[in-house]
Amino acid sequence: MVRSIDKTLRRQELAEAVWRIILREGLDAASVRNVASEAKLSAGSVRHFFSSQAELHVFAMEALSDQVASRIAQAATTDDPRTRIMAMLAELLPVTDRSESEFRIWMQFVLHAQFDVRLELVAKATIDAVRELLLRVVASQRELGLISQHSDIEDTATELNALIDGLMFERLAAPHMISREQIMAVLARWLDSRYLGGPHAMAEPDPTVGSA
Amino acid sequence: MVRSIDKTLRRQELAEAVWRIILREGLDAASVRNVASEAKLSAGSVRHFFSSQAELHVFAMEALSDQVASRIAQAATTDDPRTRIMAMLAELLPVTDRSESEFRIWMQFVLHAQFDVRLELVAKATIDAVRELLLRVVASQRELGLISQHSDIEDTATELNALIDGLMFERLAAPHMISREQIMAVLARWLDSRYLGGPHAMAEPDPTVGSA
DNA sequence: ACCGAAATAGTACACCCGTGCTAGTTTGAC
DNA sequence: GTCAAACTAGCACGGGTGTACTATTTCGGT
Repeated sequence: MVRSIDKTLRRQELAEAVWRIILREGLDAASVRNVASEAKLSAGSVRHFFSSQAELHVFAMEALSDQVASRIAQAATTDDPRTRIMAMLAELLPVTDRSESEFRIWMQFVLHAQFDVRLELVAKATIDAVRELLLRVVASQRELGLISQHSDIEDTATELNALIDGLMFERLAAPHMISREQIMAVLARWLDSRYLGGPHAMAEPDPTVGSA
Repeated sequence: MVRSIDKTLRRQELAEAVWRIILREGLDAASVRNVASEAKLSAGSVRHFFSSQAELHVFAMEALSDQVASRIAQAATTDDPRTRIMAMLAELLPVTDRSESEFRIWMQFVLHAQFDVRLELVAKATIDAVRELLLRVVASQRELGLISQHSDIEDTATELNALIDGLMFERLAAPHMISREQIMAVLARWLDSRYLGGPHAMAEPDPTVGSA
């Protein structure tokens, strides 16, 4: 069955059509007819790949979550610990045209998840995954001695998570207030403030803890 | 004209009807007919107080912004500096049933502001006002010696703003992940870490760099 | 070449929408 | 009491919506 390959392909195409419409006009505008038109298909044809509008939206949200996740996994392969953490965190923030679009769409989905149980499930799973990721990042950084041994991992991860979500939200809701460069600067500054020996510890690593 | 008092009263009632619907079903559900029904009025009657749906939504958003602003002004009258700052920041976070509802509604408005120039104006004005408030708070705290003299006011306010927005967003999008108590705890912890000689510096003083 | 399944299009139905309009009702000033 | 203004209700129009349903076209396996 070669056709079944087409099927998943079409579903992906339709998901991307949903994304484009959300980006342009919001999720409310992602009606079956609009999505069909965006994907150059008929409304009846969309129904052939998704048995309901809700299913289409859930699929589009999951596909977006998967896409971001795969990019984080990509960033996690970086060798240098300091570069790696910044690369991973950068994937969690809208600092490029692409990721800014992705998070803009994601925000719409998350907000609608308040009123749709199925979307809520996707949101919860993704948010929990990010939380786990940050916990691992913080724990790993502490093991490397790049973060104080006295700071609680849970608390630190919670604060980092809030900071990241806040930067994302602000960049999307009030782009005039914070630039992409500032986002990374705030993040870097926060990391430095958590390092042993304060901001200068990076430039001149403490020899006693150094290569733990 | 006694009637004009009724007019503003009805407009406020309609705004609150919009709020209740947004809370329950989202902004999309805040149609003229639904709002009229929620306020126990006819759709034609709503048209008498608001010449269009857009005007109704804008008014409801402004009314919400005003309501939160007045509560912050109330909190600003607290005497003790440390109590005052926590009271004011608490008004910027969803830590009570009331404020959680308000921010839930607010978030819907802000997200829709991406596609509506008039809502965008309200959002921008409010967000800028919060930014100014935080700048004044940070500056005031530094004058009192409660925050390090070496930290940049702008940077510190930016980080605090992001932290607050992140905590708000997380509490609304993923209430299972962070409790109201945790929100205040994270905030207090952040403030402490910025204090001269605060708990953070006490727990692990660095003799080489210290409080340079 | 043929057949059947997959894919696509198109139509129809019942519903909700914003808004313009008109008619009726209330109410306060004189 | 009268009257005009404020208020309220209701209808009608054109349009968009989800979805069920029925053709029609496409195309790979045989």
